[in-house]
Amino acid sequence: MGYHVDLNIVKIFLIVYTPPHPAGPNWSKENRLPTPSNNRAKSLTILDVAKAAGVSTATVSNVLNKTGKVGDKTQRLVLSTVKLLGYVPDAHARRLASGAGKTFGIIVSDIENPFFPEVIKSFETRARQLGYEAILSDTNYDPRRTREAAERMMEHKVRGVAVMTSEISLKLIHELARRRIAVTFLDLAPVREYVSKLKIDYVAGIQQIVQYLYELGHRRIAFIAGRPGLKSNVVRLKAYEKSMRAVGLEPGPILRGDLRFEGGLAAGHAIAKLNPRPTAVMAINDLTAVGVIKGLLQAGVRVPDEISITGFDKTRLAEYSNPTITTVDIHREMLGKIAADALHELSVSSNPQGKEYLIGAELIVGESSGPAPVEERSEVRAAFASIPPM
Amino acid sequence: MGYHVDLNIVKIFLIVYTPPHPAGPNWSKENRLPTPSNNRAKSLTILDVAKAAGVSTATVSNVLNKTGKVGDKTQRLVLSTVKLLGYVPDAHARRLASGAGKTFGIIVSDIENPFFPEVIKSFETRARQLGYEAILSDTNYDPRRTREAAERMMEHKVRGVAVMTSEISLKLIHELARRRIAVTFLDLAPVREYVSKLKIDYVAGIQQIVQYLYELGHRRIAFIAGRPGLKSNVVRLKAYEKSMRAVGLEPGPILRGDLRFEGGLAAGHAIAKLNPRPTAVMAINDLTAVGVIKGLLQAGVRVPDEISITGFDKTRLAEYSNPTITTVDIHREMLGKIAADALHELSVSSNPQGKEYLIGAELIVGESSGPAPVEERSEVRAAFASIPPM
DNA sequence: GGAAACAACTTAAACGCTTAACCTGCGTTG
DNA sequence: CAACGCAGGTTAAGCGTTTAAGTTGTTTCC
Repeated sequence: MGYHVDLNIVKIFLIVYTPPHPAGPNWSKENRLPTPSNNRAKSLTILDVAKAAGVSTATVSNVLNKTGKVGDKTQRLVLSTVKLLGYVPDAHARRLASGAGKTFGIIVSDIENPFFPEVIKSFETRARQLGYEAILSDTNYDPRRTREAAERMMEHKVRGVAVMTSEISLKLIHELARRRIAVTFLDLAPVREYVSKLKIDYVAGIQQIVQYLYELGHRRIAFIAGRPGLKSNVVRLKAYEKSMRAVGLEPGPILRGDLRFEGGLAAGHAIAKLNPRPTAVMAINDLTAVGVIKGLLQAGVRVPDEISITGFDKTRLAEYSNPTITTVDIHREMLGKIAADALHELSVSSNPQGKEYLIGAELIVGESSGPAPVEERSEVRAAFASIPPM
Repeated sequence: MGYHVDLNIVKIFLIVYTPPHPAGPNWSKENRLPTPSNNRAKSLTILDVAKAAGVSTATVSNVLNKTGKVGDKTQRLVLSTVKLLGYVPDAHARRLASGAGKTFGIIVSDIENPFFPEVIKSFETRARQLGYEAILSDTNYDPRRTREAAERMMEHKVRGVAVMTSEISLKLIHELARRRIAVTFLDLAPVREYVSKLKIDYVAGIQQIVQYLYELGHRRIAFIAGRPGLKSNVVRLKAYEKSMRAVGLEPGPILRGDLRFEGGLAAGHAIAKLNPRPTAVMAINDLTAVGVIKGLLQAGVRVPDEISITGFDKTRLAEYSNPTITTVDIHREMLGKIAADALHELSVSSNPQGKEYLIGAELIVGESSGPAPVEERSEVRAAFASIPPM
C-alpha cells in the first residue's frame, strides 16, 4: 500500500477500499449471472411521467418538445412531475421516433495536434447555437480508422459531417453524400451535391510572408517542408516557390521536415551548416519553426539577428515560444464555425448543392524575424538594381 | 469575388458555385414545404436486407452481431447482401432494442487546454479496446454547461462517465450514480457506489521537485500559484509548503498566477525585482513556467545560470520551450486509460462499489534548472550546518 | 341556434432493431 | 424405432419516443 520514490517507474497503485470480492477482471464466466449488463435496468420512461401527472404520453412529449399544443396549466403540471421524478428522455428512442436527429459529426486526424482542438471547439459551439449536438471522431492519421469514423457517422444518422482530415478517400465522401449526409471538406474534394468545400487561403498567407521578408531585405529564403504525402503541404510548397519567383527570387534551399518539432530541429542544424547560409527560413508550421529555432540556437546562430524564422498556423506555441514566432493566422476558429454553418445550410436547404468557402490568412509579426543582417545589404542593393520593380 | 491583401481584416469570401436560389438563411418560412428535414429519408433497413437475401430479419441481426447462431452459408449470403446494398445499421434503433448501449462519456473543462487532448485520446483508445464507443463533452469551465454535459450523458444512456473537470457538483455526480451510471472523478468526490476516484499524486511530484532543487543547493525557492478556487491548485500549494518545511526551508515567496502564460509572465517580472531574489521558482504548471522564463529573460535574468525554473504536468510545451523545462510527468496518458478501465470494471462487476486509483508522478529534468549560483554557496553551507539531516 | 373553427387533449401506429420463444428437420442414442 | 438433442432458422413482442389522426368540449360567427 505504501510507495517509494523511484524516478524510473510509472507508479500506479490500486487501493481497494471495498472488501475484496470475486469480480476482478479475470473473474470466471460461470458465476457471472446477474451482471448489470444483463438485467435491463428498467429506467423511468415517458409513460411513468404521464401516469404520475395523469395525462397521456403524447401530452408529456408535447410539453417536452415545446410544440405549444398544451395548455398552460397542464404544461406546468407535467414539468413539475418531470422534475420531481428526475425523468430524462432517452436520446435514442427520440431519434428513432422522430426520424431526423439534430446531430453533426466532426472527424479530425489527431486531437493532440494543437491545430484541431480550436477547430473542434468552434465547430461544436456553432453547432450548439444552431441547435445541433456534435460527435467527434479521431482517426489518428489512419485511413482504416477514417473509414470507421465515417461509418460511425452513418450509424448515428448525423445530418452532416465536417471532415478535417485528408486521410480520406473521395469514395467515402461520396458514400456519405449519397446517404444525404452533408459534408464539408478541406481543399481536395470538388463541390457537388451535399458536399461543400472549405478552402484556407494558404497561398495568400505564404505570399504575405515572402513579401514581408523581402521588404526586410532578405534574399535567400529557405523553406522547411512537411510530409510530401499531405496535399496541404504540397500546396504550401508550391505557393512558396511561386511567391519567391513573383518577387524575383530563386526558391530554395528546400529542406525536408515532418511537421513536428524533431524535424524542425534537424533542419535547424542543417541550415546552420549551409554556406551561404540563408538569412531567413520559412517553416511549414509553428512547431517546425520552434524546432528550427532550437536547432539554430544549439548551433550558436542568433535568432533573429543572424537569421529570421517564420512559422505558420498561429498556434499558441508561436506566442509562447522564445522568441515569439512570426507566423500566419489562418483563422482556425473560423474554420470550425464556417464548417458548422455550411453543414446547416446544406441540410436545411431544399437544394443541397455544395458551395465553396474561402478563409483568409493573416500575417502576424513576432520576434523571430527582423531585417536581414547588414553584411548582406550591399548584395541586396545589387539585387534591387537587377530586379525589375514589381 | 476577388480579394485584396489587408492584414487587419478577417477575409472570408463566399463563392457560390451554384445558381442562386431562395434557400438562403433568411428564406421565409412560407415556401419551405419540402425540406429534407421534413420528409423522412426512407433509409435502408434490416428488413430490406432480409428480403434481398431471402431470410428473416432475425437472421440478419444474428449475422451482424456475430452470435454464431447462423450457418456458414447463410452468413456469407447475408454479409454479401449487406455489402451490396450498402446497409449500415442504425445505432439508435440498436441501442433502443438492446437496452444496454456500450458507450462511455468523458467530460472535460476545456479541450484547448493542452492537458486534456492527451487524456481524451488515451481514454478513447482504451474504451475502444474494451468495446465501447466514447462521446465527449466540453464544459468550457462553465458549471451550467457541466450540468448540460451530464444530462447529455444520461440522455445517451452511457454506461459510464469520466469526469475530468472540477466544476461539477457532488450532487450531479450522485445523480449519475443513482442512475447506475459509473463515474470516475478526480480527487474531490469520495468513493461510493458507482463512483471511483482517480487521484494524481501531486504531493509526491512536488516533493520530488523540492528535493531535487534542494540537492542542487537552492534555499530560496519561490512558488507561483494558480487560481485559488481550484482544488487541485490548493493541493499543490499545500504540498509545496509541506515539502519545503520537510527539508527545513521556509516556504515563500508565493506569487499569484492564473495557470496561463500571462500570469507567469507577470510573475517573472515581479521575481526579477525581488531582493533577495529566489534562486529557484516552482511554477504550478508548464505554461506558467514558460511565462516566468519569458518574464525573467525580458528583465535580463539568465535561466538557469542565475535562477532555476520548474514547471508541472509535462506538456509538450516543456519540451519545445527554450530552454526545455524541468517538470513533473503526471502520466496523463495513464489518466485516460485508467479512467476507462475503472468505468469498465464498475459497469461489468456485480458489485459496483468504487475504488481509488493513485497515479504516480515523475520528475523530468530539463534545461531550465541547474545548481544554485555560486555566490549563494557559502550561505548554503551555513544552512547545511544548522539544519538537521532529514 | 347550428355549423364551423379551434384549443386541448388522447389514441395508437410507426421508427429500426434485438431477442425470447417457437418451429423444423436431421443425426444420435438406448 | 421412438425419443431426444441440436443446428439453423422464423415469428413476433417489445425498446421509449414522436406524431398523424381522432375525440372532446368550448367559442365564434352569420
